[in-house]
Amino acid sequence: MAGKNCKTTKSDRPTGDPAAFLQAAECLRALAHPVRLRMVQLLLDGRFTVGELAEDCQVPNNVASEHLRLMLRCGFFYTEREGRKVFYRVAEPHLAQLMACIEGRFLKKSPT
Amino acid sequence: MAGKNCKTTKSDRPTGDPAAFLQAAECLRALAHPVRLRMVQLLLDGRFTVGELAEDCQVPNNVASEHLRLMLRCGFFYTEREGRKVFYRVAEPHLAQLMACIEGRFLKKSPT
DNA sequence: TTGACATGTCGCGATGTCACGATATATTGA
DNA sequence: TCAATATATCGTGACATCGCGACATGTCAA
Repeated sequence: MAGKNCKTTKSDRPTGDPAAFLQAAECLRALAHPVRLRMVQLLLDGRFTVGELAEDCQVPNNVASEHLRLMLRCGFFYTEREGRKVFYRVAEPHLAQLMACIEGRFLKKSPT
Repeated sequence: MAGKNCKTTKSDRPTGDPAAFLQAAECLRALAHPVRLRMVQLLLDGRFTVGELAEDCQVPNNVASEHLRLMLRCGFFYTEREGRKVFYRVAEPHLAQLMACIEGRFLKKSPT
């Protein structure tokens, strides 16, 4: 009804575009899985095939393929076919920075 | 170029502690929701009550409370009760850096 | 062509997430 | 005490995710 007595004018708050938050949340969901995090970490270091990633993550090949497909659709990676093999590579440049944040918080290297 | 045997010692690859990846994935899942992302963004800017956050995010109070509880359990926030109200505040210092990464990629501010 | 290999896709069942309404708890003031 | 406010929790149903086996597609070599 009458004027809202909001203590804060809302314009001093940070950005609030709902669509952008939705998109950001979708990409975070694509990252929010231990196998997918590991795949991102590996791929930031080079290129790997489905089979190599599957072996490192200790999951069947089709499971690895499904995880990779999910991230492909978010634009994280692109693929290069070479013969029977398909190499995955990082396409989203911001992935490195984001992964660095995550590694800094959770995956600190042990100083042997 | 070669030098890349598929059966390398694996020690040249990045860190690979499975438990750490699991924990990181759990925290990312806690972030991977548009309402929760918005709440984090607001709380990085100050302290807010459940009702204030619920109004800004346009969700019922109990829904807001459930989202906050989820993030509380990840250690993202702590609470301060003042009378009937409960203020939420950021407890995890790495949240700011992580949110900055996400904002840099998805929530670019429009130039004023 | 056939067969082996690498990857991709489908359907299913188990589990998890989500928002909602109803209800419970906690605090303040009359 | 009772009522109002602010927050928290519970039960439920709709929907998504996950891992799996089975199968399909694509590639190469004999």
